[in-house]
Amino acid sequence: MLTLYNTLTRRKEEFVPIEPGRVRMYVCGMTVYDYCHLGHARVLVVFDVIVRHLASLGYQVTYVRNITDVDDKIIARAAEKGESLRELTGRFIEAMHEDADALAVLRPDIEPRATDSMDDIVSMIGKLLDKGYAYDGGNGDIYYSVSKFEHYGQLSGKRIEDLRSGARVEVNEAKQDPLDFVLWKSAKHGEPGWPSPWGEGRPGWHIECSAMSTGCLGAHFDIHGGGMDLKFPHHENEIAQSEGATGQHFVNYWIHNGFVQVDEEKMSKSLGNFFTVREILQRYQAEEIRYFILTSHYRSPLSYSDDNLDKARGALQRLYTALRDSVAVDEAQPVPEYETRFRTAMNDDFNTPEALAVLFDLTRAMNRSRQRGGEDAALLAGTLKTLAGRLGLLQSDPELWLRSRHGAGAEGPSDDEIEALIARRDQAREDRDWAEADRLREQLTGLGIVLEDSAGSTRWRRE
RNA sequence: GGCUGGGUGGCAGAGUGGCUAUGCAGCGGAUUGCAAAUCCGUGGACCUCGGUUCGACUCCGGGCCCAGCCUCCA
Repeated sequence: MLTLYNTLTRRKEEFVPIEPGRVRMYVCGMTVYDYCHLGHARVLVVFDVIVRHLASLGYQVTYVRNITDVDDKIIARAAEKGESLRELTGRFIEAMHEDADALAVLRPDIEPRATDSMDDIVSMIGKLLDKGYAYDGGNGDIYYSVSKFEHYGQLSGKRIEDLRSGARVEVNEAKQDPLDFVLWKSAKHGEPGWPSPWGEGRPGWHIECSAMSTGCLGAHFDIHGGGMDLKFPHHENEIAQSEGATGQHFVNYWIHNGFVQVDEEKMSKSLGNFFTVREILQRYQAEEIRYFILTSHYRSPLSYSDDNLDKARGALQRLYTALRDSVAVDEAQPVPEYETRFRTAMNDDFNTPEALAVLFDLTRAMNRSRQRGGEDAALLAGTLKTLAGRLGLLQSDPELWLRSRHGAGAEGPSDDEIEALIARRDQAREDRDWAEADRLREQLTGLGIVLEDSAGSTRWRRE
């Protein structure tokens, strides 16, 4: 039985899909005006793992992750670069796909773009106007009237009175209430615009997601996810819009992932303390990043540091080393004991650290078995590969992985140069010239190569 | 000020009302020409003050501290 933490109720609940055997899930994706940073990577990986786990439980999952390809920042960036909106967003969508692919993130089933969803957006705003939830600000802008929606604040636990006294809201005389938010912004001169009954303009950020999710999954669906920072106001506003427009209950389960932190602070653009995925890929392998993300529970903070990435590397080395030394039975049915423990961990609100612990217990059992010449080492290796696969890990060839360079920007000797030095050392060892053999090994160590002598052969990997 | 979530061993990070997390690092041993890898063994923790309880790191309350949201943000 799958239980998950529902932000809406603030407790773990049993997951019951609306339609038996099917899951409809929507996640707020990126606003594409720059490269993905580690915070974006976390969302991609976390929900990818959730989708994989749901699929492993036998659910037929429809996963929608949107792309916001029009907003003020995008418009400003495009103007700055002298590019069209479509050119700029096209470039960064491609970059995002490259990063996601590198991180072994499976493509969502549907990836709607805001600019391709204008009909849905305009029609939803129209419904909100008809039903009295929205009003024309008199300047061509359409606003949502927060006080008209009686459940406003249910997701974030905020009350309208508290928000008013909080008073960090911009002053805008077109709004009837400072808490009201924009649904449609009229295009100022030179700004890109789309036609609507209220004139040329563009949608507000919140309405995009309401329209795209409802358009792809219907008025009522199972899971809606995104980063913690979207809980308020973005997701709160989505509920107000969608429920206002359709009159139906919007989403059953809300899932929010925690932040990536740097030095105890949220990694963010405004603080300037962010690292892009491609930047980190210069020094680390994508799988090391993915593993690092999964070492922490998705709702906990994840502290970024080279030290922690190094630890991820060490852990993966242990796993891949074990896999390398056993012949994995690829099509093996997982050993029930480990499969059950793994599934139980994942069923408990997607507890990936616990699931990883199962993988390490399994690895120890496998190494032990192999050392004793046990028959079940191959079966355990197959189990490891299968279970790790559900986390999107350990799918590379172990030998190649262990020998690969650490990141695209890494330097060092070529495989051929390494092999040549090892051949010389093997000769010295055969001649029992230990001094020469050790000298060559030290030379290789200096080049970042670790040797592993075994009966009759020498294996190597990059440290 | 209001609203979330959290404070666990050297580091990272799960979890449980009484019983080994796990990984990295440390220590002892096996193995090895020496290493590496691996295995065996081992030290080390639960912010603070009260309460509930036979028993609390785990439940409840106060305090202190940290992060986040209340403005664009994954």
